[in-house]
Amino acid sequence: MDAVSRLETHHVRLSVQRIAIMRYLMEHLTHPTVDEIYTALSPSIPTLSKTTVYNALKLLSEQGAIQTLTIDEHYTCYDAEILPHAHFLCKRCGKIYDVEGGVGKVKEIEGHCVQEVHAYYKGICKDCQEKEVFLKENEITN
Amino acid sequence: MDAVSRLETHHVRLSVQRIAIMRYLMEHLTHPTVDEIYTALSPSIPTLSKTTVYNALKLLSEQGAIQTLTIDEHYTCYDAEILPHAHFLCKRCGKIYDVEGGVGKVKEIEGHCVQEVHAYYKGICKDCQEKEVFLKENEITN
DNA sequence: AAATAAAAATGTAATCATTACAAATTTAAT
DNA sequence: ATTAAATTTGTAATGATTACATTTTTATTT
Repeated sequence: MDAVSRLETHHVRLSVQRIAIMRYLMEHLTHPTVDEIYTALSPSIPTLSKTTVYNALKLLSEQGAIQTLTIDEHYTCYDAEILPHAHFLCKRCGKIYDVEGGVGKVKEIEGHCVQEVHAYYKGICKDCQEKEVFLKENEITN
Repeated sequence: MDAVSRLETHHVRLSVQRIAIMRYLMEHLTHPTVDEIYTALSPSIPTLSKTTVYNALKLLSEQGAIQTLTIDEHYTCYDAEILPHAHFLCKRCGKIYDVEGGVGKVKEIEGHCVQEVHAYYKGICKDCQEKEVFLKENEITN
C-alpha cells in the first residue's frame, strides 16, 4: 500500500506535504522525529515549515494512519507501522528497535476502552553490549 | 517499607528533600508530575527549589527507587510502585490508572538486555465513557 | 567543638521541543 | 473566474527541563 492510499484509507485530505511525510515514514521505519522528517524533506520541499510537519503528524496520528511514540523522555517520534508491536529503546545509543511479540491486542481492560496499546522496553541493546565488551577488553573508558 | 528504607535500599544518600519526595510518591500513587510534587511539598519545605525536585527524581529513578513514566507526550510523571505493572492513560481526562496483568518480566529479548518493561494503553477511561453517555443523553456538546 | 571537604540544594538564566496565531497560499466547488 | 474552506507558513510565545554558579548542608577529621 502506498502513501496516498494510506492517507485516503484513514480519511486524511491530500496535500503535497502530507503525502511526502506519509511516504517518508513508510520508507523509513526507524521511528524518526519531527526534526529528522523536516530536515529530510526540506530539500525537496523548500517552503516546508516545521509547523506543517507537526500539524500533519498530529493529524495522521489522530486518524490512525501512523503511530506516535512517546518512549523517549526528550522527544516524540513516529512510526508508519500501525499493527500492534513492541519497541525497545536503547538507553545507550537512543535507537528504537521493533521487537517481536509484545502485548496482545485488547479492546477493553477493567472497563476502560483501549484505543492504543504500547509496550516499551528499555535497556542496553545488543550492539551496545558488544561495544561494551570491546571497550572493556581494550581498557578504554567513556 | 518507609521512605528512608527505600532510599537506603537503593543507595541514595539521605536529605530532607529526598525523603520528603520519596515519601510523597509512596503516599500518592497517582503518578504525580514534578509540578504536583513541588507544589505539594513547598508549604512544608519553603526553601524547596524545583530544580531539587528534578534532580532528586532523576537520581531516584536512576537508582531504581522509583519509576519514570513517559506515557504522556507533554510531561513526565513518577511512580513509587516499582514492581512491573501496566498503565492506562485516559486521553480524555489525562488520568493514569494502574491496571492488572500487563507484560511479563523478561530479562532479555532478541539479544537486547531489558532493564525496564513498559506497557502503555491509551483510550477513554471508564469514568469518561460514563460521562459521555450522560452528555449524549442530555444533548450537551464539548 | 572547630575546621575542612564533599555533596546537595538553590535560584536564575538558558535551552529546546512544541504550540498559538495571524497572514498568505492552495484546494475544491460553484 | 469566484468564492469559501482548508492548509501551509513564519514568527512569536509557551512551558518543561537543564546548565551552572553560588550557597547551604552534611559528614569527617583534627
